[in-house]
Amino acid sequence: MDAATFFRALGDATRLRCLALLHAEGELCVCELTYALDLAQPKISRHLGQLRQAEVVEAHRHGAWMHYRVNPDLPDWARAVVDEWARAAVAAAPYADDRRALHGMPDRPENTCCA
Amino acid sequence: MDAATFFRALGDATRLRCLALLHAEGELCVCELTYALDLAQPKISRHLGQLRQAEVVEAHRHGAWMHYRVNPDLPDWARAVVDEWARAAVAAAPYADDRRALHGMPDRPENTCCA
DNA sequence: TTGATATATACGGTTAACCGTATATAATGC
DNA sequence: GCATTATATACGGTTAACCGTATATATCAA
Repeated sequence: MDAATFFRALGDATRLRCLALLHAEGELCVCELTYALDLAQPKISRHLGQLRQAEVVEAHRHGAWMHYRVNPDLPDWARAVVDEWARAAVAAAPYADDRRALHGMPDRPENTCCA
Repeated sequence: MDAATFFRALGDATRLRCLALLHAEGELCVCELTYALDLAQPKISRHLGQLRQAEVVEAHRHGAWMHYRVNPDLPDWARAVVDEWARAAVAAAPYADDRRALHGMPDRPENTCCA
């Protein structure tokens, strides 16, 4: 785990919004993140790809959906970094609003297919 | 304190080496960092400037020397991030070697003028 | 197979980040 | 004043990061 790569992956507002949502919700698919953040799907997908390449998150396919979650195998220090930041960010904008938007999403995949 | 800006500032190997040294030593001037990291002075100076602009470190002048240190007014979460990372990095390359190089530096400014 | 949905990638363009080298600024000491 | 040391910045160039739009891939359902 290269620290510079790890921190660089966290150095973007969109990626932090994704990460905050994944940290709070456990596991989400791309369409949920796209809906909650109200951003173009390719943008979300690209940023998730970067987080994944830096091994900040991991993904697995679940039918048509790709499920992302915070990498459970992060080294302790990196997990601590994410936790510390997330704890401070959880109540702040735009993260709280993103969670609110997610919870207001109609026909969430989890509700109609799986999990 | 914008988290993306903060993390982006940490997303570079040279800046992490500077930060690790400052974290371990408390306060250093540019020439000490330049010597310890064995890099060109303008490169160090530029990276310190970026860390400073992101408010990860702060600086004050001490005669001809600029002394840098980790910003003591970092928000708690950011301080925790730096501490957690530094604790894991302290024994690893290249940080341990940088400290060793610093301690082997002849005529360190602190020894000849101040502090 | 066809159509619909979910996701990833390719394309083209703009901006920002890095580098080395050279030079400017600032303080010190004579 | 001038010379020396310490630090910052300017210049020019290369690479990497971001964006929006369009399209490709993958899965499911019929």
